Amino acid sequence: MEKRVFKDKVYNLLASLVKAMANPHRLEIIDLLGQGERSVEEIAKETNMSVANASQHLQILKQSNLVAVRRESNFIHYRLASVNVYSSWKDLRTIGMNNLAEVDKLVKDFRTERNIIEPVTLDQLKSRMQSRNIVLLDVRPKHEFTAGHIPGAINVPIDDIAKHIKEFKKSKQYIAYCRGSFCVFADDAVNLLVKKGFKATRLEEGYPDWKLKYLPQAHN
Amino acid sequence: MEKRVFKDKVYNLLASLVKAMANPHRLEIIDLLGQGERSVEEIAKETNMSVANASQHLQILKQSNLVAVRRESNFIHYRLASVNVYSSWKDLRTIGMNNLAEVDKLVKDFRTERNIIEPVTLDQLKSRMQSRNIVLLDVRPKHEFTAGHIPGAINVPIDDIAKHIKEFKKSKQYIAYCRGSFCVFADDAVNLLVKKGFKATRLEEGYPDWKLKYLPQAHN
DNA sequence: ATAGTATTCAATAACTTTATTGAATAGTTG
DNA sequence: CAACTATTCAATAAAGTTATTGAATACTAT
Repeated sequence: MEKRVFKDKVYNLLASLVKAMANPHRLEIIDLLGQGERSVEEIAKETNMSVANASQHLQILKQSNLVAVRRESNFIHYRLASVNVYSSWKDLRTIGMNNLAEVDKLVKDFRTERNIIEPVTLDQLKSRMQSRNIVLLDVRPKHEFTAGHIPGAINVPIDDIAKHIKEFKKSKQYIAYCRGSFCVFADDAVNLLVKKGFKATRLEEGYPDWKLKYLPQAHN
Repeated sequence: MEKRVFKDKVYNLLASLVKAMANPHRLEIIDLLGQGERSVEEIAKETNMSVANASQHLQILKQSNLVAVRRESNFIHYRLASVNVYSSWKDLRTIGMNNLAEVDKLVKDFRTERNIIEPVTLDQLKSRMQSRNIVLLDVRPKHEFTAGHIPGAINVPIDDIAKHIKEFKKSKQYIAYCRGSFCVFADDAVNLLVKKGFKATRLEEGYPDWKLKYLPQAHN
């Protein structure tokens, strides 16, 4: 095969892969599936899409082998095809935060509205956790916590926080985390706690990022 | 700002970044700029595009802050805006090679035609280089070699190999590398050497990949 | 078999992306 | 300042992507 024909074919194939990711809904789906597998209906609901539309986007992701499927009775469960997919998404997210001033501003403004001043990064978390004073809060739904969480975290789902507010202590420093940088459960949790007079901030990243960094053997 | 509005904006911005990469020509440009900066004309020539078309694609990359520019007299030199850009491209390339059977087959077939049986990976290179018997060949143009190369490599540009064929030794094992996985200089070099009866294969990756892996401090 | 459910498919209209062309711009050199 | 060069811009037609709608599939449970 001639050199130029080869290159054209390779770059076309790889561009088709990148195109499969190049859509806001599909990025949100990838981000969500970083949590674990989900049915089409769940995906549609979480991302505020119609089922038909979500299904169409899932077909596109499937065609490029970015996601894999499993059937269980009527339900079809989608999952990321490999950790590489999440790690690419993480990389693209990082470029976005670093190179696109608009993204940085948008995220900062959104968090400022919610009284989040200095998010803790994953890199800083380990040393912070040495202190007896720190409480790591996983504010995701219970079943996501059960499926996997950062060691040492306690689970208080965002919808239950108000109920449990009496159990929180003013002397502690709370760090909340959830699904990822763009998941707002942690932002809402911090906002509530700070308004009630507790010391709280969020983790910059979410559980899938922790998993990617510290459990790299988990190939799914 | 409302939660859903925030998410829509974030994912839209990030999708616009991914869209900027989602084109075969633009991926080829990113791959090429992994070598170092290039003028529009050079980029157009290397990628077999018209200058106007290359310029248009460069504008798109620039709008998303994937590339940066420097003017020098009449010439405008483009370069990658950060190492993150190359590392994202590397990640996407990896997904492509792993998840898209077509890419894998295309690359394998192309190399088989050129007598390349078992490419050496970057991970394997270090231990191989211990042997006195291995010669690492950088077959890129001289000025690219001068700008940076893998330690221990000798530079024999692909166009000069035939001239220097008498200096090669049948007793040695040659490993050729060039700009990257899809650069064909190394493939052509190996093909020539094997046909002349020498022991040769290529490095799977290229210089930018080596640099990313072993000189991560080089932030440009 | 029948009814029911989750998902996918097909058709369509609105919108976006692309390569090509030729003109316009912004710098340089004589 | 005039001629030149590298690059960018603008307009256009062709091709690709998107959300929506309603129908079709494929499996389950009765």
